[in-house]
Amino acid sequence: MSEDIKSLNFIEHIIEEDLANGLPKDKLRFRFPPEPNGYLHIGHTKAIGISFGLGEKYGAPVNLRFDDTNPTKEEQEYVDAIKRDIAWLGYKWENELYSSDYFDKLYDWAVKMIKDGKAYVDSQTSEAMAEQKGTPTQPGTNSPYRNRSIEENLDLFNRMKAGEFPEGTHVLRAKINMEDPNMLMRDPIMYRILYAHHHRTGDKWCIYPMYDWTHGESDYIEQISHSLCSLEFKPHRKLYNWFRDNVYEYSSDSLPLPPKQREFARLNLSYTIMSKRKLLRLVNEGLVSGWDDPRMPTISGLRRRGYTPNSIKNFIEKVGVAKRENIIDVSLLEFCIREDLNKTANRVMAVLNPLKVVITNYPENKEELLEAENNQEDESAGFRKVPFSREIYIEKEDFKEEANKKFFRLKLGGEVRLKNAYIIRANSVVKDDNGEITEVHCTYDTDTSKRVKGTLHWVSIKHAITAEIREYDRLFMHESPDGDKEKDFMEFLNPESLKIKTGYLEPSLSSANIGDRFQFQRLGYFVVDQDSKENGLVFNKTVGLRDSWAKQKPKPQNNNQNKPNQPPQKRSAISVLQQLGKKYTNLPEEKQLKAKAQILNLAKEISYEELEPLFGTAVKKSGTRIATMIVLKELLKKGLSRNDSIDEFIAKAREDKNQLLVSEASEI
RNA sequence: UGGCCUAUGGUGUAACUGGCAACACGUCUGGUUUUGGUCCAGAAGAGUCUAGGUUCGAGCCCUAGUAGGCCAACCA
Repeated sequence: MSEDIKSLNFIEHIIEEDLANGLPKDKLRFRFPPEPNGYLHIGHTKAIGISFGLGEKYGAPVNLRFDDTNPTKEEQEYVDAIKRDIAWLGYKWENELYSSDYFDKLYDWAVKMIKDGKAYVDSQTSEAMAEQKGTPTQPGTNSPYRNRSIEENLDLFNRMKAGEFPEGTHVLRAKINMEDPNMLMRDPIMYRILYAHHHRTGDKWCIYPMYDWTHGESDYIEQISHSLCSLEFKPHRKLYNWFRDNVYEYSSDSLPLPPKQREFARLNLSYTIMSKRKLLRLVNEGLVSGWDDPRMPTISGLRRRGYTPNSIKNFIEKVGVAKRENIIDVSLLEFCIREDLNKTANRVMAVLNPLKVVITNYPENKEELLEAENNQEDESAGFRKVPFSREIYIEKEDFKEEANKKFFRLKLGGEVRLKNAYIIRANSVVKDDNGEITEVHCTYDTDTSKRVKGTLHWVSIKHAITAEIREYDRLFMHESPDGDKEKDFMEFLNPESLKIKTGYLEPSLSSANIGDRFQFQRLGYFVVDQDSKENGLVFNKTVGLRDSWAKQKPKPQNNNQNKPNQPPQKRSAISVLQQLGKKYTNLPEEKQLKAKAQILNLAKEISYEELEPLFGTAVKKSGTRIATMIVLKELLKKGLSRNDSIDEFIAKAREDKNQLLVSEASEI
């Protein structure tokens, strides 16, 4: 067994600690509690991965519980979609549960709390209650109904349930503390009247419990050991515990385990949004084709885009779990899907931007079937045949009449290899009236053993099949579209997030089925979309291949974020000095001597003007100060005259705690 | 004019109190290659927000400050 000491995240540390403190392992139990009011997105995947991942790690059950306490927003469609997505990711839940299953139990507990004087019916307007609630900086004030008699509260609550009052007339509130600095503790509402049809309980209820009351007690009923949620619920923890501890008094015999809530930072992805409300707006306003539009960050969108469950799970694994706000770069997600597809997707040839090539020395009616390897990363993938003929398509970008030698594709007079086929040489071009190249005339050579720099993909025109190709770009042009408080996220929509074109594909693709994934060689990964018809394939581009050629091309452009990365050779002496100083005090003696020698050497190239700013180095950074001191000594030796700054620097160094620094300074 | 949370390379996450702060993505070099992909080798980039304190020794503990986030829905 390998003893790989994989570092734990903070939640795993908590669990390990609980286990060490006597919590039996078989009491571990987790849950994923979505509200069925929208589709799951990549952000939820983190929560799913954490709870289900913990379940797998500890062999503990994980419930799927729908927090369905607001019938005005929740629908069966969402329940179905959520189940489909979690199952697709490959997770298995122990029980499919609903908070609405607990409405009776919750009601009984609420009655008990009224009887114990811990809850009361308030009959004010929501405005009045909001006013009494205070603000984060000001305490609230008590409701005039706060001290109703238990009998009256019981009677009113009962009649609320019986449907005797219109919506908004009464609520049940917990009696806690209107002056608590945590606003959630200021007599939170437990029940409100709602005449709405519930997707599960139908019209049985007209009072519905609120989140805080329901959620924690659902955890308790299910005997969840660790209730994990995102950071914004941190302030709710105090209330979670208050409800839990009160109810525990009623039921500790049958429900011995009080759950505990812990919070982690949610996932944010650059160039997209994670709010269900905002995603719903994109759907409703028709800016995307639906929740499963391949541009959407929803699980169903990613699935349709061609992402694999594996890639998404790996992504979540790499992203980690902590408590600070974060924005993960989409490039990490793209890395994960490339990594997965590179191993599994068969290679094929497709031309998306065709340029006709005529091979003039290839007989008019000749056709050949050439052998092509399906996937060099997977030996079991086998081979297939691709047809070759006199007229083929290559990509427009793969030909230039003239180009420098960094361009190792096809140019006039130059040779290039056709993938799986021959080597061709471009001899001439045919242009239309606008000067656009319409054909390239080449000759081919059957000696394929030659070394040529470039290899192009191609497709025989006569044999090609066409397909609709949908290429996607990021949906938003802003790194954090909903991070701008001034502007609406819709303003950042990328008008070019979808491009549709016709592709010419090798004929083997005619048998492709919906959901099949391929690598179009040199282009990227593509998946057959569900919109495909009997003889009309539709492909979605999942992600492009890494393209180091594309990176070279844009010359004057951006290269913004990346700091001016100095070429390693040209580093200035002063910066090398700083680097050496940085580590100086940490080095073992031997290496320290070596570093000192280097510093002495560098001193020859450093001017006083460069050095002086380093006098201001923080006290703490003694290494840099030592290095500075050493150079200073050299400069003084060479005749630099002393001034006030120098004297001050030396004096301060002599008083330092660091003996090394003191001794260097004393030598002056 | 409150409470709670957070602060480590460009990004994300590590680091049992102690050997030159690790890993991944990204970036850059070079090599291999019938994909400018993959793969292989290597490099740059962090004094752990700041200032103090405790300690022989602090990224980790303490204090103060700074910055960011969250909290006033009969939403979850």
